[in-house]
Amino acid sequence: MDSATYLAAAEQHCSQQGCKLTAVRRQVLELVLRHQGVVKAYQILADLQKERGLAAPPTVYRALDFLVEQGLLHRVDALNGFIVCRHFECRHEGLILVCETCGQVGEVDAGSCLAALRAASAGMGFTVNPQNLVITGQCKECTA
Amino acid sequence: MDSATYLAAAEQHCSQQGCKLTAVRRQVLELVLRHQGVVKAYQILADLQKERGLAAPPTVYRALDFLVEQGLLHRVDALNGFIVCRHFECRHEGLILVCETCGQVGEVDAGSCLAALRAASAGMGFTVNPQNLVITGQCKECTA
DNA sequence: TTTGTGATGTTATACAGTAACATTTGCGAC
DNA sequence: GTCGCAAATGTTACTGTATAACATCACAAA
Repeated sequence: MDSATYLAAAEQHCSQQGCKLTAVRRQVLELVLRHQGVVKAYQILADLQKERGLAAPPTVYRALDFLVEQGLLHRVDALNGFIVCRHFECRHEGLILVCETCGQVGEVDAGSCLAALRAASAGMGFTVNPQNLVITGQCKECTA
Repeated sequence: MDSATYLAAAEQHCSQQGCKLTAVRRQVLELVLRHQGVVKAYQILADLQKERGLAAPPTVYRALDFLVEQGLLHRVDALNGFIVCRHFECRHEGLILVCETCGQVGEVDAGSCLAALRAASAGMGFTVNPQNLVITGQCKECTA
């Protein structure tokens, strides 16, 4: 799926949720798309300033928060960064793997494992936040 | 295990690893122990300043980094905080659950599930960082 | 005693995130 | 149209988190 298609799908997704992918939000999403892997808020801020001259942190954070809420982005706590979610429609059960060293992103289907984890956690009265199932470690290149 | 016992065990653990639980490091560990659940670096900094008058961020961060390296603490990325690891000897396979709202900490034995996750990730050439298996979500009280 | 190494102190600064309030924009009611 | 509301965005200033870079200290081996 190329960026244009993705953005169109994202726009449709938002309106289905009863909210709008406004110009700023769309632009921020585009900027995140342009990078591979993890991007930082202040990187996006710098990019945004190049494109539209002025922009302050709240502008970027508001857009990022919105996009995360809509499931279009994931936050990667370990890196204070954000990555694009390429299948926001399907409430995916795949785990996202992020390399702490290079920021490269992979994804592994771990539905059954996750179900077990959720069950175990639920037994302790604990609800796992499905948005936060981003696991960090080292990718092949960075391990070597 | 009370704090004194824990600290003694921690000291022994460090010397077995060929490094030292110095005064500052020990004091920081004590301060973390005194809180339940997650503590922030700047909270520890404030505590430390109360006890010894002067201390700057690097002092605290260096001690915390050391303690995390030694497996005595876990970092909780989602909260920019730290929690005590009470069984640093056994390379535990338990998942640590942290409530994003109140900082309460639980633990669930998820060895089999984790093994599956590691196997799946390894298939993609990705090494999961065992120190980072801290999952965030909502605890029973905060869900209600 | 010298010298090297690891730990700590110190200053300054970079990076991350948010509070609070002003302003604009889109849109339905009238 | 224009009034008034609500949502989004702009703006300023600040708080919180973390680290770079360099100085100093303490201790042990040569």
